[in-house]
Amino acid sequence: MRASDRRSKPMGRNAAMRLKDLAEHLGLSQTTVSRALNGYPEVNEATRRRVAEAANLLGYRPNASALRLATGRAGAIGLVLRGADELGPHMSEFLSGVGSYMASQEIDMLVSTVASHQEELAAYRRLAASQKVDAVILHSPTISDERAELLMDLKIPFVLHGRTNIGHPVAWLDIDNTSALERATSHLLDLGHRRIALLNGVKGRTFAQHREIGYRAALTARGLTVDPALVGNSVFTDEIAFRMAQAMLEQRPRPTAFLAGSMMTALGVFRAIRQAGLELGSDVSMIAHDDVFPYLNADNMYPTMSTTRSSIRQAGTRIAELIMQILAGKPLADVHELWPVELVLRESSGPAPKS
Amino acid sequence: MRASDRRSKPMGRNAAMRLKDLAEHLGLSQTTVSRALNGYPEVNEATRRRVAEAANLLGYRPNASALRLATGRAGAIGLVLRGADELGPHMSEFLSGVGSYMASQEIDMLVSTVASHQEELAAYRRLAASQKVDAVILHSPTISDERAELLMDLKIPFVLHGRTNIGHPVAWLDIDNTSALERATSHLLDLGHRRIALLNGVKGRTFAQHREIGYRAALTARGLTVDPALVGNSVFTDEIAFRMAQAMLEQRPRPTAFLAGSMMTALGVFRAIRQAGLELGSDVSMIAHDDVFPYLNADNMYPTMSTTRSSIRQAGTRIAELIMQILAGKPLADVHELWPVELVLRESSGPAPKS
DNA sequence: TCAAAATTTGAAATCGCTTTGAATAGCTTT
DNA sequence: AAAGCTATTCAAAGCGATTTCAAATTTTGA
Repeated sequence: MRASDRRSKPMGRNAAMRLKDLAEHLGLSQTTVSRALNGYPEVNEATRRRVAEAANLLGYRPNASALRLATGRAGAIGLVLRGADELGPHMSEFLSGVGSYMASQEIDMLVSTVASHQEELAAYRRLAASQKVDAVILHSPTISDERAELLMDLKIPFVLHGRTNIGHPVAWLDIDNTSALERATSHLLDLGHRRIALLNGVKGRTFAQHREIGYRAALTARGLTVDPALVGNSVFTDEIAFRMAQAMLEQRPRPTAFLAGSMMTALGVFRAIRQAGLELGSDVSMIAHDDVFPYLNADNMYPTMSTTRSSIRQAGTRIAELIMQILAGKPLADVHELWPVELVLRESSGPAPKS
Repeated sequence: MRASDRRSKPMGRNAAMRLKDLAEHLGLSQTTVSRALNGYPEVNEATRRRVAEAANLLGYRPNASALRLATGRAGAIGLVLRGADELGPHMSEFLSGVGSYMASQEIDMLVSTVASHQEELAAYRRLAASQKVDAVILHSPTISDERAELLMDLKIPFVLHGRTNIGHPVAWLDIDNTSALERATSHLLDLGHRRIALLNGVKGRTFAQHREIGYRAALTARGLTVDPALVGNSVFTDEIAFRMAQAMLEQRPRPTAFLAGSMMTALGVFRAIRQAGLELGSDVSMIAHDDVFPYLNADNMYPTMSTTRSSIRQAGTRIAELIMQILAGKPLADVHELWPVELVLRESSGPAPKS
């Protein structure tokens, strides 16, 4: 054992192979080995093959911290999730979409959870100061999102899942919530419904605003006005949806159709309808927004559920791609994607009952 | 601007403050500043205060990569999730449990997603070779889990969420699935049910085996035998559960009770029961396992759902604590926790119908 | 054939932190 | 007053990679 083989931290359990070890093993300098592995042109092809082979055989991989320190790139993107409303079932789908692309790029996902808005801001400051990530993904923005402003200040690149209105250009990907709700509402109007309830997301979120705009647009296009008693804003849980739907169904004349903000919401509304002794699809109609969960299929509900559908997993994958483009230097102003939303009609939306 | 202030990477967007900058600002050496911030005893109290104040004011945080390189600790734990069956709604709950503790310890969660078993093994090898994490959490193990063996070989500490049987001591936290199913089954038997169906998890997973053991134990204790046609194994989605339950309900005599492996499974079974024109709670009973989701409450279903309940989020938090204990040197053999499972009886489980 | 150019390699500096070993200053103690 | 402690501080050597700059070797061209 040569002196250079000795480690300064002898207790270290993981004696992973270092560049130095590999270089000595090959009788080459670290410089050459590093270059060979990183595809620099100035290294002999034969040498490169020899190095690649040895590295592969010995299972060498550069120490992530050293690499990051040397290159200044963190090789990771951050996701800060507010426990309360963001860590629902959508999130695991979204994560898996992001992850599937990031894995192919050898980029890590650094996930932190926070309990409040203040904690979330603090989390971003920490990420920035300790330089743990190259970029972050921001979710369910508010109309003028403070987090987005902060990230601009901190100079952390980010892609927004949704839209916001701040003074700078921002990269974003969003689904066309306005058009989705306008079409869904119009369809219900075509079926003769006149009292249509909207179970929307939390007030202040851009997507909720966009949905309401679409809803209003469809109604006013027919000369109808919005009844505030038929519009609810909240997080998407079955329980809250149940309560809101229950209260709305007690009104006279009662609503004959519901627009549910998520599949969880739909389950709650469904329960309220049944509990009121009504039948979904005939007495009351419903169109729900579906983020497409593999374990909860609108097509397999009973009755089958009409939906406005958009795969949140695909959005995740695409956002991951966009992040990489931004890190590669693409101007923020060029990164805007508005995805159309499918309207899938099934049994839960039928003609309005004769009153 | 002094020479030492110049950066070698002038394009770097994030000009975060370095230890050196802070030291110069204070007129101290890096050594002293580092010690002051890390709570070493050999630094004057007045100096420490001065340093702490300046660091706080200027928002200094050590560069994560440099710190990790210098200390050899990654400051992160890994979670490798197989997209297919692991990234369901339980996972976001579990994550949020782990995250809430890890945040308090300033430890990051490194999440990767993989598509197959082989990819998962490769992911662990990568994590080990590049030393990105100090430990990992392993999920839904099989009876003799290859991943656990690999992690032992790679010398990556880990805590198992579940149990497995390999040649080494392993740290684990699990819920008492056997006892949970034994009690649930016994309760149904007490209510007069004799044909009780079990919708279990994928064959090969330890938890599924444990559940089956509990189920069998309860039946044999009454001198009953297990009808294989009433036992199904699969991932927990509403659709598969629907199909299995539907098939089972076509048998004569039909099952009068179901044990559902998850809330998603319960939704599928529920649909099958209703579609068969039967009533949950009178014609057919059901007890489902509930991981406790904030957005899907058994107490708010209609009828309310009897469950075997155990908070997967709490399990996550506790596993995070256990990981820290292991990293602090606690012997693996001392880290075993078997959590009891609550049996919560509600409306979905009633007396067996007179045949 | 020999200088110039191109190719290929390596030594050493660097990234930003922790930590070892040495140095300084201020008090005790004899 | 000299010697011995303590309490503080600092310079410099790592950690394991990349990258600059220089050196060695081979190839080319006149």
